[in-house]
Amino acid sequence: MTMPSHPAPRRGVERRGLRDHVYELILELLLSGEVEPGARLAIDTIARQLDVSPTPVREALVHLERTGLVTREALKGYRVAPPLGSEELAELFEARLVLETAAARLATPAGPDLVAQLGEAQQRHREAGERVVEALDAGRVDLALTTEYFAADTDFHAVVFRACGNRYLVGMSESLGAQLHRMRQSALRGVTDVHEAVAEHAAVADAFRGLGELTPEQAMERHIVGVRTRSLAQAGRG
Amino acid sequence: MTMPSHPAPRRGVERRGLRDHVYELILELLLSGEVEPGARLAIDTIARQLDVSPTPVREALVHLERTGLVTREALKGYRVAPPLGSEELAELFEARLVLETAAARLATPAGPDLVAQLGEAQQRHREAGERVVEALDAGRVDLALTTEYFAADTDFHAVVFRACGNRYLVGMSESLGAQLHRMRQSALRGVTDVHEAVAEHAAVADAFRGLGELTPEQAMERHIVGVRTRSLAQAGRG
DNA sequence: ACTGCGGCGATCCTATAGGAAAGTGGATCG
DNA sequence: CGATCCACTTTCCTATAGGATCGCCGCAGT
Repeated sequence: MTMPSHPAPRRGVERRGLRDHVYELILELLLSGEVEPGARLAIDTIARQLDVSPTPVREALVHLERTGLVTREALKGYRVAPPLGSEELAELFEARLVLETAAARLATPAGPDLVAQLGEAQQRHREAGERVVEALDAGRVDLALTTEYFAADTDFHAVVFRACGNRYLVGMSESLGAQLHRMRQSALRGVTDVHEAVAEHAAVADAFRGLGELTPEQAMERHIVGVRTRSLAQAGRG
Repeated sequence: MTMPSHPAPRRGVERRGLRDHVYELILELLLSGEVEPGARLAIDTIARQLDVSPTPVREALVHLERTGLVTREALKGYRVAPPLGSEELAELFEARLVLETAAARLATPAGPDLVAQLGEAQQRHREAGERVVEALDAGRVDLALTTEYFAADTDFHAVVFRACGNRYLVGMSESLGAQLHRMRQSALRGVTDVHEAVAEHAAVADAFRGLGELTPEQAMERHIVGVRTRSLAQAGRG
């Protein structure tokens, strides 16, 4: 039953840092929402599916364990993390409020680069939002468009974080970003606050340009609070 | 040269969750400062030293990689993370200021439990500080006392974080804690601000009790700013 | 009929072996 | 004498095999 004949010509992945590649694949699998929370993540199974040995899979899972996307029970294996409860949701928004306002405050005053990048990110977010609304008016919920919209939103906030010049805050933001993405999976049936979100992003961008009466921190605070309010309201209706 | 006769009676560790045990051992090794930054962390060398196979060592290193305590270069191996530069130091204090003030704000108003725990933590910190000063006056720098003092300080802040009721902020604090510990290793030659730190902790505790004119957030802000100022001044003198 | 228990399958966990890439030293040629 | 090339060593990286553990199903006993 030993078949050592195969020299394993690496057909699944092309010989470029296996562990990181496996990590990205599993991460993509998790973020795509194709696996339900609580589902088992068998090491050997994944290894066979990706045509690699269990070792890099194991390392990738260890990596993912620290992100909170998967949970590990000793001698029982890995599982997809359970969905966020109401308490975790509230804490997530609270933490995000702290980080985002701090990043906006530290990125003030904005230089020309930040203004430019913010404008581009805002425009992409607005256009993606228009396409989502357009599809929504046509009666269909396009998953690809929704994903693109969320990505544009994430990019907008990432611009602010990069501009704040603090690598630790950036890291924390990315750490929360995974949880945020997980939350969005739960309420992916449709985006209902495109108009408000786009308007609030515009307010943030304007504040960074020196327009309006609000500081960037205040504008960002209103945005995050608005997102929280609308999300909780939608969750309550669901 | 192969000695497979031994059934490997697990002499180094006693058969209880190898990977986590290895992780704690390496973490302790790193935090103890016995290894210099930039030093190589050879996988099989560590495996032989701990009398385990390379696999759990590898997993522990992956775990540590996400904490920022070790760095990995593809196909080159792991190394102890280089010491924090001045920019990283400034960003670390900035991030800590954000987190600590937010935690203090969220923990306000304080319940009886928080007041009690804070009082105990403050007392331990003060006593540890007194012992450090006492030893310092005697002309010796006791490493154990200094470590205990730092641990008491960390505990004091951990009380506030646990009381803020936000698991994500707690996680971020712990993440920064590793970097903070690393920074303290660099300036471990002596603690010079015991008096100020104890006084500021007392001010924070008093603010949580409703005494004084400052809010807990303001008191915590003054404390962190004070720590930053004194640390940078000491680094400048060094 | 219900509960305790022992075998069985699946999976995780650890160990060992072999192939590949990077660093190092010496030898050779200009 | 210096630079370059080559071979060697070390180490990482991946693959495979074996031991240990957990959950489950059937069975006996009360």
